[in-house]
Amino acid sequence: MSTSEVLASVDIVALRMAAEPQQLQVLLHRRQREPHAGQWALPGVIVNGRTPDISLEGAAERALREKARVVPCYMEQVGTEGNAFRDPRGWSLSTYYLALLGPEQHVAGDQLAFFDLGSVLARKVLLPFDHNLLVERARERLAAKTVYSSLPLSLLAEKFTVLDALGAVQACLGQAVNNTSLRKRLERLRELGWVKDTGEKNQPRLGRPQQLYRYTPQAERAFTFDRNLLPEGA
Amino acid sequence: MSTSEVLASVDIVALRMAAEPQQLQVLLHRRQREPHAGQWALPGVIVNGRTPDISLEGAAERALREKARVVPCYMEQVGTEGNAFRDPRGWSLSTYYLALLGPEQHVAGDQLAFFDLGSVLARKVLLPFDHNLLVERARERLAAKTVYSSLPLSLLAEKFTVLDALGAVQACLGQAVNNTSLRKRLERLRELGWVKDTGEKNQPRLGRPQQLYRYTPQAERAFTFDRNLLPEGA
DNA sequence: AAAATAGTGTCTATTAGACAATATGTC
DNA sequence: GACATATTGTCTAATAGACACTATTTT
Repeated sequence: MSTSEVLASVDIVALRMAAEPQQLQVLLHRRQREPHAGQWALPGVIVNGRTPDISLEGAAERALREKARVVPCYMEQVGTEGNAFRDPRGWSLSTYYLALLGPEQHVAGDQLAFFDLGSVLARKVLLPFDHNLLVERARERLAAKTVYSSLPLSLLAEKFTVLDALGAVQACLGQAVNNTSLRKRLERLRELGWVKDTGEKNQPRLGRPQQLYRYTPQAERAFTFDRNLLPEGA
Repeated sequence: MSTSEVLASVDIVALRMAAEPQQLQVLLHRRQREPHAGQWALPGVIVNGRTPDISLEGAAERALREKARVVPCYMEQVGTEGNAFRDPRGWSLSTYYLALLGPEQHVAGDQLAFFDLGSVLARKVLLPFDHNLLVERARERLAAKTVYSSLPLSLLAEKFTVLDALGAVQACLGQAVNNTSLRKRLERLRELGWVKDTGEKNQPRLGRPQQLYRYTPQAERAFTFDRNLLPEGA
């Protein structure tokens, strides 16, 4: 019987940096169908033999394209949550992805919106199914990689300042980060060609102008440093 | 129609240390049913509404228990591979787990056996479906965590020597590791209570006796060091 | 000139890694 | 005693982090 089959879906935790204050936001979509129609939830699609996807990865890209019309700078699979009770329809699986968007990504219509990530993590915004959990797991993955990689730079605009980078790292980590340490990492990335100095400057309202950098990844995955930020109590 | 539904399964990449030489082995199971009946493959189970599992995690434990009758020291989900062509029956998903076994784990019968991991990775042993790929991914996960965590110690017997630990780390990494560095890590773990000195000694055929240690994890996950082994060309 | 902000230089602490020195056993 | 192996100690290199100092702009 078809009711004893599993329901498989792909859901996307797409994050963007808000400018002021520098905090992360998660992209949510208002559900069109039951269950939980009308509620804000992670954008996602069902995968089965009838859908046009040839792979999970493809389905994840389709979910972002069709539901949100945004293009991610980075995407990775975080995991799969599956059990008998997360969906009222029965046994279901959700393979969920972390996607990072540039800050200039816009969304159109009233069916799509960015929500403050902190509010979702604090359960001030309640999502259907186990989507709050999926968001939490994606954020954990991002924070884990932030301490040893260049991943947060994927959240930045094409041209960014050191403070932009610091803000992104801190938002991903949910914790303050040493300014000197971050500058040294950027310096290191510059030597390796992962970051380039645009030569241009940004003039803040007051004070010395800021140099503008560009992130130019040299590989599919982010650069891996061999030491972590924040060993523990910093 | 049921043919347009997805087929969901859980597969386990269970690894064990072989004693002589110190290399990793992967647990394989001879398939009972079509497709690929009779071939050696990863132990796994189908998940759907008819199976007794309440969650994916539960299904993974059942797979190890029913198919292999072994109890892992550690298990984590690595990811999910899903597409239209990995299984001849149609669109299918496999959520796969990395499991670490103690070296004393035995398997009974001729339907279960440990195979040299290197041979599977080198495709000298060809597995059905995309199981060679799953093994490769699980090994990548293990190697990645080995450079910054205490995870490989889960592969050791209850009492182990420094050289046992070194062998495990090298097997997980597929690369030689500095003896001094590993000793210092063990020393650090000892200070933190993650490793205890049993007081007993092991007398090799010749030379000074070796101290025997015990691994006593203080948390669900392995201990995380804040620097990596082998920054690159060591 | 004063204030504000950006960026640089210097010093310390930690730890991976190289290597020498010492300890403890067998033959 | 010779030899083999384990363990300890010493030194170097790299880098996170703390903090002082210098540079460049606006008012």
